[in-house]
Amino acid sequence: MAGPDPGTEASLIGAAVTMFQEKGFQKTRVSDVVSMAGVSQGTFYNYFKSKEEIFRHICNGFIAEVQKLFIERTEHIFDGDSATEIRKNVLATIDELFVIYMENLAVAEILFREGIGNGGLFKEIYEDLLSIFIDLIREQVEKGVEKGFLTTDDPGISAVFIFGLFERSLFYFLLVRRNTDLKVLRDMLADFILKGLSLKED
Amino acid sequence: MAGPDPGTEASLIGAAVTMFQEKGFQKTRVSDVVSMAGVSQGTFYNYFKSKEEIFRHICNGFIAEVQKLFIERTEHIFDGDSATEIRKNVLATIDELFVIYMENLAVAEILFREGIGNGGLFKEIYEDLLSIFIDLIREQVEKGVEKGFLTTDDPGISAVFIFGLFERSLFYFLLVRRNTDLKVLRDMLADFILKGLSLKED
Amino acid sequence: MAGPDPGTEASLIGAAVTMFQEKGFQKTRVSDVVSMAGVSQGTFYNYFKSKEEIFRHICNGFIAEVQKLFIERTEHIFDGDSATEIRKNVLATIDELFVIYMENLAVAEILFREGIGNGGLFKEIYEDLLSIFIDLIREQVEKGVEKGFLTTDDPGISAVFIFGLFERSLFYFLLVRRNTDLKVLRDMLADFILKGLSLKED
Amino acid sequence: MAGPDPGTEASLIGAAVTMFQEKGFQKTRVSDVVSMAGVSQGTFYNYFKSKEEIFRHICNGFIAEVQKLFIERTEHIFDGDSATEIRKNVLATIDELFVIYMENLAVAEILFREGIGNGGLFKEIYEDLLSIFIDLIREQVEKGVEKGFLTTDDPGISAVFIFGLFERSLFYFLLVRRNTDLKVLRDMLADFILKGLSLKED
DNA sequence: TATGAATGAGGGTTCATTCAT
DNA sequence: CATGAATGAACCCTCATTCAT
Repeated sequence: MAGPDPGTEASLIGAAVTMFQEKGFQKTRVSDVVSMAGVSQGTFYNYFKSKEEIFRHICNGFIAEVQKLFIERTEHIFDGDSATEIRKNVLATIDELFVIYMENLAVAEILFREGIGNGGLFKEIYEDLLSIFIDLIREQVEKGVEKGFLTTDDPGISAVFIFGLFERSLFYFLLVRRNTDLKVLRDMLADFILKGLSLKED
Repeated sequence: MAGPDPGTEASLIGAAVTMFQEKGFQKTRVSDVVSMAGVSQGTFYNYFKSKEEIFRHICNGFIAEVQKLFIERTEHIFDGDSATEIRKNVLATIDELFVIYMENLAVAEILFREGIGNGGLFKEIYEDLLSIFIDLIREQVEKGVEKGFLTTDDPGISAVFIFGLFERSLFYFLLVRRNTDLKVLRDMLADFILKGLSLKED
Repeated sequence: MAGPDPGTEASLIGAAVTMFQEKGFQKTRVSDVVSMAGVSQGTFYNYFKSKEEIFRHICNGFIAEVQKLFIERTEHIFDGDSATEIRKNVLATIDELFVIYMENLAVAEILFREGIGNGGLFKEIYEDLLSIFIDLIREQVEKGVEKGFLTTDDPGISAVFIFGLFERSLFYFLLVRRNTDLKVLRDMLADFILKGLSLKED
Repeated sequence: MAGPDPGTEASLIGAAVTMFQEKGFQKTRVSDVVSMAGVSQGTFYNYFKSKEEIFRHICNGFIAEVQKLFIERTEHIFDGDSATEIRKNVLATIDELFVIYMENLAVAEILFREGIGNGGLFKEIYEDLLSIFIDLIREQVEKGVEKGFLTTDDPGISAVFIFGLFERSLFYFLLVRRNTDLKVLRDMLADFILKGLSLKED
C-alpha cells in the first residue's frame, strides 16, 4: 500500500488525519489531502489505492495499539487484594488510557466520530470493538465480585456503564471542553466507578 | 417550508427518517426518499428547500420535544427531602427519558449518530445541546449537594458522568444490544448514579 | 435502460453511433456523445447506465436483427432441386444480406470493428456469433452435398470460406472501396462460391 | 529510437507483443509492459518515445517482412504453363504465407485486430496494405487470365475474394479454431480458389 | 543509462436542484 | 401543486509521460 518515500507518505497521512478530523471522511476530498500535503493528485495513488484505504490505514494503526494496550491494561483494572490496591489499579488504568488517547487525539476523534456516525465506514468495526471492550470489562468486574470486593446485580450492565463513563469522559473532556484538570477528572472517575460498584473499603 | 398537503409532507418525512436512519444523511439520496414516499423528485422541493432542510426539520422537532421534557423533568431529578424521595425521582426521570427515546428511536438514532459523526450537520448544534443538558444536570447536582444529600468534588464533572451514563446506556441498550430488561437497567442506572454521588441513605 | 423521451434517446443513440463509428468505443468520450446530441452530461445517465450500456444497446438491436434474418435466410441458401434453383437462392441470400448491411451500415461497421478489435467489448460475443453463422452454413452445405449438387472434402472448412467471402466482401466493398457495382459483385460472389463448391450444373 | 542495450530492447518488445496480443493496444498499460520486461517505468522511455512508438515499431517490422515475402511470393502465385504447375504454385504460396503467419502469429494477430479495430492506430496503414496486396493479386489474376488459364469477369473483385479467403482462413483457423489440419486446409483453399477462377485443367 | 517517484490532464459517473409543462 | 426530464458541478481515479538523482 504505502509507497516508497516515507516523507511523502507521512505528509499524506498527516494531511489526511487533519482533514478527516476537520471535515469527516465523506466531506474530505482527495484534492484537500494532496493540496495540504503539497503533492499532486496522482501522487496520492502511488501511496494509497483509494481514499478509503488511507482511512483504514490510519484507523487500523490506532485500533491495533489501543486494543493491545486496552486488553493488557484492562486485565489489571480491578486487580488487588485490598480496596487500596484496587483503587490504585483503577487509577493506573485510567491514566494509561488517557495517555493513549492524548497521544493519538486526532485519530481517536476520527475513529470515534466515524465509528458512531451513520454510514461511517467503521460502524460495524466500531460496534464489534465496543463489544470486545465491554466483555473484557465485564470479566474483570466478575472477578472483583467473586473476590468479594465489588457488588453488582448484572456485571454486563455495569461493564457498559464503566465503558460509557470512560468513553464519554474522554470524548467530552478531551475533545469538547478541553481545559479540564485531568488529574481531578481521573480521581473523580475512579471514585465514581468504585462507588458505583460498592467497593468495600478496607 | 412545508407544502400544503400534510399527507405528502408526512410521507416525505417518514421516508426521510427511515432512510437517514438506515444509511445516514450523506448516503441518503433525495431520490431514495421520494421513491420511498411515492412522489416525484420535484414534489420534494415543494415541501423542503433542500435535503439539509428536511434533515433539520426532522431533528428540530425531536430536539424541541426532548429539550422541553428534559428540562422539565431534569428539574426534579434529585428532588426530594429524603434519600427515598430522591431515588424515586431519579427512577422516574430515567423512566421518562427512556420513554421519550423509545417513542422517537429512529430520530434519536439519527440525531445521535449525525451529531457525533464528523462533518455531521449537527456537530455544533449537538455539542451545544450537550452543554445545555450537562449544565441542567450540574445545577441539580449542586442543589442535591447543598441540601446535603449528595457529595462530589466537582458538580460539572459529575454532570458529565451522569449524562454520559444516560446517553451511552440509551445508545447501547436501545440500539446495539436490544434485548436488555429495561426495568433492571433503570434500577441499576439509578443505583450506580446515586452511589457514585454518595447519596446519604436515610 | 432507455429514458422516457424518445427524441432525446434517439439523439443520444444517433450521436453515439456516429462517434463510435468515427473514433471507436474506447476513444469516444461520453462528452462527445452528449455534445453532439445537444444535451447535458447528466442527461446521458438518465437514458443509459453507462457508456458500455449504450454500446451494447446499439449492438444488440443490430445483432438480433441480423441473426434472425441470417438464420431464416440461410436455411434456404442452397435450397432447390436444380442448379438453377440453387443459384437463384444463393443470389437471393446475398441480396438480402447486402440489404441488411446497407441499411445498418454504421452499426455494422461498429460491431465488425469492435468485434474483431482486440480488447473490444465484443470479442467473445463476436466470435460466438461467427461460430453460429458458420455452423448454419455448414449444415446447408452438408444438405447440398447429400442431395448431390455440391462437393467438398470438409463442409466445415467450406463454410468458413463462404462466411469469409461474405464478410470480407461486405467489409471491403461497403466500407473501404465504396464505389463497386453491387449487382456485379453479387453475381461474381455467387459464381465464385458455387464453382468453389463444384455445383453440378443442369 | 531504440536505446543501446539490445537485451533490454528485446525484453520490452517481447513484453509489449505479449500484452498487446492479450489486451489490445488501448488496454495495455506501459506499466504492464515494463513490469513484464522487468525494467523500470523510466527505462521504457529510453528505448521508445511513446507507447504508440513501440506499437508502430513492432508492426512495421512485421509489415516489412510480410510485405517483402508477400510481394515476392505473390508474383508466382499463378505462375506456370499448365494447370498442374499453377496449382503447384498456388499450394506453395499458401504454404509460405501460412509459415510467415505462424512464425509471427502474435504480431499478426495484433496487426490484424488493431488494423481492423476502430480507432486503431493502423486503420489507414492497414487499409493501404490491403489495397497493395489486393492489387498485387489482381495483377497475377490478370496474367492468368491473359494466358488463358483463368476466367473472371472482374480481376479486381476476384482479388478481393482471394485475399479475403486467405485472411479469413488464417484468422479463423490459426486464431479461433486452432486444431485444424493445415494440410487439408491448404489443399481445400487452393482448390476453392482455382475452381472459383475456373482453372482450365490439363 | 537506469530508476521510479511525481505529475496532472482528463474521463466516467453521481446526484442535488431547477423549471417548463 | 405535481411532475420528471434536464442540468452541471463535483469528485474519484487512471495512466502516459517527465525528470531529478
